[in-house]
Amino acid sequence: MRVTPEQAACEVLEVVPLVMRDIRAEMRRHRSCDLSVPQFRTLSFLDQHSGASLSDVAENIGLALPSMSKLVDSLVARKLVTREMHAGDRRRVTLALTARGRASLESARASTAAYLAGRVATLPEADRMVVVQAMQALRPLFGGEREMLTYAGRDCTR
Amino acid sequence: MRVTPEQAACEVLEVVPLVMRDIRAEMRRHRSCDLSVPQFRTLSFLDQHSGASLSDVAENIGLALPSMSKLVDSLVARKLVTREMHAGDRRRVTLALTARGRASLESARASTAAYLAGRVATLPEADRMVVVQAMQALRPLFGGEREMLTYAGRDCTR
DNA sequence: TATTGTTATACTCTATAACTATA
DNA sequence: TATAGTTATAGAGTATAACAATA
Repeated sequence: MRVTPEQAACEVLEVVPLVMRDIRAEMRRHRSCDLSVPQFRTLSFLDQHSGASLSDVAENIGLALPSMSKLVDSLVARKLVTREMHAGDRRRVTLALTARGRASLESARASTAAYLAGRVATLPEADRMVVVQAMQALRPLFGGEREMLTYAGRDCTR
Repeated sequence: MRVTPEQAACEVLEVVPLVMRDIRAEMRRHRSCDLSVPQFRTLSFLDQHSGASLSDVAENIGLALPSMSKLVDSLVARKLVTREMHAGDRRRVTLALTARGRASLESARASTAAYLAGRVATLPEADRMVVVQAMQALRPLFGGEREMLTYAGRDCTR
């Protein structure tokens, strides 16, 4: 069977939003940690890149600067992230997780992954294998290079 | 190689948001058709289920009724969708695409798919195959069944 | 002047609660 | 009373434009 790029694109365009909505709904359901997907991704990035600037985070999460500024505002207000002046370049901002931020991140990561794992567990192992391969193939195409640095070698099960 | 559900879940949790953000950004870039992802999915659903009620659409897109009501408002205001009283049960609403809605949908579908296809085209064909298989495996896990249950045996085109 | 970030403003997305109209 | 939708309200996500501070 031959698969054209167009066919693959259509499949992705149909299925990815479905999965995404499910992930969001599950995160919302978990009022305890109460993180949106962009918030989660921001914490996750800061976990790997402690001390990053606002621009760094915005670039890697894929938000415009003002959007990221607001998002960080809310994380700072909730004491999940610290925002300090950069020593040396006072235009810059230095962002890092608080202990509480790290705990929220871990909690959200664990519960969302567990939820997804529950879904995925109903698949035969061959299909799970295919899913993993597909994700690894797609990652570098969609901003993954930026995050490849970020996530290479991470143990998700921790 | 053995793939646990947890590993697969972690991959999905990392990669799907990346792909999603890219899809959204591309749709936003196309000011011509100017459809958000939920708007696009709503039009797409109505294309396949002309005459559906608000509840049908909300259930299948995964929105609460008021959210869908507002979303449909905007589509009606833009003359992409018609909203009429259901003959027989006047509480119900009957939704359908206008010619213009169908055109917008096709335009958005084509340009987004073309964009994605461009990305995916850089993959070797074996990887594209894997992507398609993965999407087909994931679809029924994430809301894909709902459509089947809801609409099985019902003639929505009437 | 260029860079970093914030404020102002304006959408869309999304939920819950309260309401209306119909059955 | 139960169902289908809408309105009211609120908060998050997101963008662009205008601004301030620093380099």
